[in-house]
Amino acid sequence: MNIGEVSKRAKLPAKTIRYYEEIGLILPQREPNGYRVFRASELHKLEFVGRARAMGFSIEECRTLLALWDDRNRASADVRALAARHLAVIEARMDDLRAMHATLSDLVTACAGDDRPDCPILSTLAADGAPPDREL
Amino acid sequence: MNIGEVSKRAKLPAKTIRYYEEIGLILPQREPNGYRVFRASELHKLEFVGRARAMGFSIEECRTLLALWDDRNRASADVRALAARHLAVIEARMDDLRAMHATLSDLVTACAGDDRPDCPILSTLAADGAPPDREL
DNA sequence: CCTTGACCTTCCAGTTACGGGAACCCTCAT
DNA sequence: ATGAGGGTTCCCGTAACTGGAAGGTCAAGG
Repeated sequence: MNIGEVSKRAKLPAKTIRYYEEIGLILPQREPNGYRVFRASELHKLEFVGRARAMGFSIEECRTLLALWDDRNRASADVRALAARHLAVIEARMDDLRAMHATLSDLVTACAGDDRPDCPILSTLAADGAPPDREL
Repeated sequence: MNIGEVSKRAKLPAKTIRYYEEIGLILPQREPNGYRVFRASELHKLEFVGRARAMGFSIEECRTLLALWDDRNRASADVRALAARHLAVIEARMDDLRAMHATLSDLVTACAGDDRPDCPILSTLAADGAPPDREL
């Protein structure tokens, strides 16, 4: 299988696959003409990584997950711990976004959005006046 | 005011302030010895940018917001539109995170997390078996 | 036989918003 | 003179790619 075919099947851009090779996530062989040649196991790894990335795992976490996947003697506790840590990161990000969203949506609501210059969004950013009806 | 003082007051690292100068967000003057000199207006801009960044606006959005702030003839509609676009981005990110969280928290719950190798997290990533009690 | 098109290759640069660290200058106090 | 605590520039590194240039490979068609 050449890179185009793998790209289609794993739904990853060829560029990304080359990058994954560069950082040692996968190690495809080469044909005499220099083309990469992928076996089923490499395709599976790429699909695995694609799913892990879609769940927000970093590349390094993906590397660890691949290693755990390969390891028939792994303890599921190790996988679970990694996933739980990642879950905590996701929750922290969501908290940050929630705070931004709360502030911003209030401001957007409070802003007339007409052709006049008065704007509670700018006032709040400038901190030269209190937000209309809500503490930051 | 030198950079250290501004850094303390605006609660931004000196490095960040130098970077903001480099990209033209602020244009402090210089003393004969080469030190940057900040006036109150520059401090205000930095505080403004600090708050905007905390709300998740990109640097380029901050640049636009600063320009709108400076423009006494702005229409609040322009500010509002920018904020609303950003709000949409925040919501999209939250949706992504929510999806990841839903999948992952189910998997973490389903994983025994003991010393045995069986792990629904890895199985799901490998897609070699259906997740235990939930569709992806 | 030559060309065209669709593949593939490598390499280089750019992205975002800084942080680390080296090497060096300025100023003041001891 | 020296040391502490400012400041300066410059360059590299981060994460995870993406875009683009320049060029090799291969099968089919005229």
